[in-house]
Amino acid sequence: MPRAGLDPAAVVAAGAALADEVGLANLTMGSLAERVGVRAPSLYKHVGGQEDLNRRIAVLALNEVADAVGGAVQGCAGRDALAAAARAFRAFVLEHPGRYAATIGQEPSDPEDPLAVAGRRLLDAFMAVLWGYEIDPADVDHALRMLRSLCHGFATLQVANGFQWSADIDESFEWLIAFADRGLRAL
Amino acid sequence: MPRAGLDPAAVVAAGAALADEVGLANLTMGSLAERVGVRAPSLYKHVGGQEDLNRRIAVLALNEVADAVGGAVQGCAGRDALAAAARAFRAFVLEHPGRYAATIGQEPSDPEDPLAVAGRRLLDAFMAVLWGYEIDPADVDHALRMLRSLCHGFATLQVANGFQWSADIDESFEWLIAFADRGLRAL
DNA sequence: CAATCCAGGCTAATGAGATTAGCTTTCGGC
DNA sequence: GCCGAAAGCTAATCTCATTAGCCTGGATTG
Repeated sequence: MPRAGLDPAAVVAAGAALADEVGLANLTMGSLAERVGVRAPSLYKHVGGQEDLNRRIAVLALNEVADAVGGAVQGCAGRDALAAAARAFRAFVLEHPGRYAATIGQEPSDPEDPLAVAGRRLLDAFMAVLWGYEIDPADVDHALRMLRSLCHGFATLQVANGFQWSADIDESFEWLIAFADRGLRAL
Repeated sequence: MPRAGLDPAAVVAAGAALADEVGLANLTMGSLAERVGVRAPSLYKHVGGQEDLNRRIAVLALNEVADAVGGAVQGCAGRDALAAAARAFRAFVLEHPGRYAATIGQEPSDPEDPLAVAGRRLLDAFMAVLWGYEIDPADVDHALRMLRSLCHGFATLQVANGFQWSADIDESFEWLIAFADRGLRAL
């Protein structure tokens, strides 16, 4: 029996990719095992189980989305930065719905939990957007939560097909960016 | 064997209550059956299965949250209506996290699907908030999506413990209401 | 170079949960 | 009081996750 050459990172990456394809709810140990070319029990040599796998996918996704948002913000400021960050975030969620879904409902145990670290990285990326606005330090946390709620809410609703009716969704998103920009500049 | 006197509505209501208590992911046919005093297979006389149960819980939740938001808005306008609607929405999600979670990822098949009808009721309730503002008809759909994204995003992030750090969450929510109000008045 | 060890695979078995099949019993309407 | 449908039940099946325990290839070491 030839070795498959797996390691935890490879299993998690394959799991994330599969979740994006078939939906997180349809990611089973069996299908993932088949994907990576082993039998299901072998996966347990690399990850602790489904819950652990889910958690690791969440960490991967948070780091990736933090990279995407952080990278998009580079070299921009103000409204440009806001627009770049928001678009990068939404694009990530639309392209990787499965792995992003894995982040929902995960609670970090302690502040050193990789999940907490990754979450902080994403917040830092959004924080960089706020630097481009003149915001009272007392408002920064609230503004950050507002931005995160807007982006998360919009993207997850869209992925879930929560926007039924007519108006163009991309247009709504651009409108929403403009709305947030005006509000932040007015602070 | 005495009849339990069940019907679909009773099963769905019990399922929603149990989901709120133990989390949607831990709602099993077995635990629900025990809760209502029958064996698991008997539930299939009332609902089509787990997927159908989930869907019906989602419809119930959407109708309830629409009632809550719609009721809260009664007799208010402008900022008061916005605040009442947003608070009612968040309060519902925090009190009924399980049944609200059931709404996520449900796609209505056709416009007559009860799910679509319930979704429209919720939108109508939010729409009532917008009437209190002077909004260009071309912006209404976008504003509606913005409001829904904000409320949904904030509430789901809070339920999932997605807000880690210091600042007070209730305070952030009030800040967010004020932010949205200023933005809507400026349109 | 050979003995050893262990990481990484495997098969088999267990156990939870959803679902189906088919039987039985209650209950409303005649 | 009789009948049929509705509402329960038990038993059986299927899919998955997970555990136990075996096996081996290839690096490590003497």
